[in-house]
Amino acid sequence: MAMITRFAPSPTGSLHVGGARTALFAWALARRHEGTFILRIEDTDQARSTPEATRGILRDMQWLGLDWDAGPPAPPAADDPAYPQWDPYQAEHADGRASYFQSQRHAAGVYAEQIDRLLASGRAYKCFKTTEQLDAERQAARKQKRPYRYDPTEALALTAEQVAAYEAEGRPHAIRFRMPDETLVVEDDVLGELRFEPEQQEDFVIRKADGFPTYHLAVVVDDAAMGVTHVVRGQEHLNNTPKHVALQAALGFERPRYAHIPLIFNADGSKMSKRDKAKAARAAAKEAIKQEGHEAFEARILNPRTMSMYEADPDAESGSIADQLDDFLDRKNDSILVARRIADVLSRELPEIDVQLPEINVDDFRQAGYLPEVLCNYLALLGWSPGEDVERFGPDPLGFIRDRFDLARVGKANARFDREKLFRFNAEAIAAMDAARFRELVYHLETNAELRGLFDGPEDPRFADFCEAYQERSRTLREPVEAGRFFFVEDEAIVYDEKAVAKVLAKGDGDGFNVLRELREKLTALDDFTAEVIHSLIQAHAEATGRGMGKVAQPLRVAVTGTSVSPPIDKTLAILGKASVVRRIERCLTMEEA
RNA sequence: GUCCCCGUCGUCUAGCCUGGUCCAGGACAUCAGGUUUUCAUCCUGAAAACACGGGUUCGAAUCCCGUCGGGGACACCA
Repeated sequence: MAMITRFAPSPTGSLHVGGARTALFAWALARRHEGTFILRIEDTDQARSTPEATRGILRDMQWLGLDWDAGPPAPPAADDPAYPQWDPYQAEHADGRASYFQSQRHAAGVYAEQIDRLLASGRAYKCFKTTEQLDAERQAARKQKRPYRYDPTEALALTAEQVAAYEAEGRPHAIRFRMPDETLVVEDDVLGELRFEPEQQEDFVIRKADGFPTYHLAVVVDDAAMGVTHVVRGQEHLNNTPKHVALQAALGFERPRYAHIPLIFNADGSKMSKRDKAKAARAAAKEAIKQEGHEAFEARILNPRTMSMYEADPDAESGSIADQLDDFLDRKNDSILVARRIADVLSRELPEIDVQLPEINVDDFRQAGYLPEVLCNYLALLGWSPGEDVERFGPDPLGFIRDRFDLARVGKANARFDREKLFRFNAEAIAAMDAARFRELVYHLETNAELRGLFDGPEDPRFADFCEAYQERSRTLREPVEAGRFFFVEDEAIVYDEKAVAKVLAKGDGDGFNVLRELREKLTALDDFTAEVIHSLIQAHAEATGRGMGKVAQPLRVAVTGTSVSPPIDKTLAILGKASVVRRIERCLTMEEA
């Protein structure tokens, strides 16, 4: 049987490193077994899904090198002028049934069909309880400290006539699935045998009042329709598994194999998710309420004078802010805006609550100048190991993973994301890559836009010299631009670092300035302004004047760069060119009086 | 709170299934030296873990039980 895996993100934001790793594992599993890898967009949440997020996710997948055999069309290259307008939905099939967007599949009636079957067989029923009613029941249960479980008796007692009458009135309703009264056993490829007891299951919603299927129904229907044989997903879905296998059984679908992979956390231990931020903010709020009382706290949060940021946020959800805050504190929503608001208000008292911490997503690493293959290599190490102390997967990590990946070697414990290690791996990969590729990548990195105004292209000889100087000392593709900015600015615009000037030039009766004066003449007289010639000149001068190399190189470095850090001084001068070097030295010398 | 999952150096992990070869190996970080005109590299070395308590066994990181700790889920979100 051919293996079919899928990655099914919900387009409510950027692709997260945790999601990327799930995608990587699902991809690797399919590739390893010469199977099929599907990408499906789970956009049944009308309110939160956006086409921009979908486009971003597709782009991130593409950038990582995780190619999909079936799914939405690949977006155009990011620097293609068509990219910003490119609409993933427009480009999709006209035939909704063949679509890999759940919203389109829904429009084509794919889910309604299955829901009708469940209704007809009595495995599903209509429930007219409103969200408010359910919330009240939940709260009551919580007050009495007993666990809440949806009680189906009321809905089940409704006669066909009553249901018809309610519907005629236009009363909204959800459709719920009747969970079977039996223990469900699932053999998980990572965790082993899992047992789910019926007492802890409840009849869950499969169709929302807005007519859209819930995630549970859609996932089961689509996985079956697409022939998915192996579901690889995060452990946060573990408790959804009984729902899914019960649904599969009721619909007569074959049950796929499941592999629940461990979660990735931020290095400080906080989960990299909205929920975590919400949790932190909630804890902070609780603390504040304890101290100042609920009303005072609420008043501060809702203070209209300081609410502008909140209201200006385009993501602000509808509904009054006070209601949202209450819901938030009751753990009924995880609004990131509310969390942020709480953090802002409490920041002075509770600086450790850092809900502003940016989401750690794939896009951040691309923009920061990380290599996709390095990210894949590192991500694979979080929860999987090829064994034999192998950590660096060579020049083609994806190929390595494709050849070696095995669910049996996936760990069960959660992992923390270690930026330091990723950083180190990135540095090594940059050091090891060939010069032409380095030029190409640095030149075209989206965030290095300023380079493209300065040089004609990656093969511009001046740019090539610059890259040659920076490759071995760069750990990201951004570093050359950050560290080498002095190369591009006007000679008059060099900003001199006070500490560097004090330490290198002014110290020791201004001997650094002496060096500059001495060398200005010699450098001006130089015809062949190449690194080699400059090097021998400096060396000879150091020897002749009895100074160490540092005593000569550092003053020059400060004079031409403004700082005490640069590539080797001979190369630095050669790249800058004689005219610039002389001008900068002269300008620097005018500081001596000051 | 209820249910579920997990628990080897600070972090990621190898080893665990098939007990002895493990006074536990590797990597990142840390610390100490060294190379280098600065930076970034590079080299050498050090410190650093089987959560705890019971069992089983001649012998347990490895098997069993309990405790503690961490995490997840408990929505008409996915």
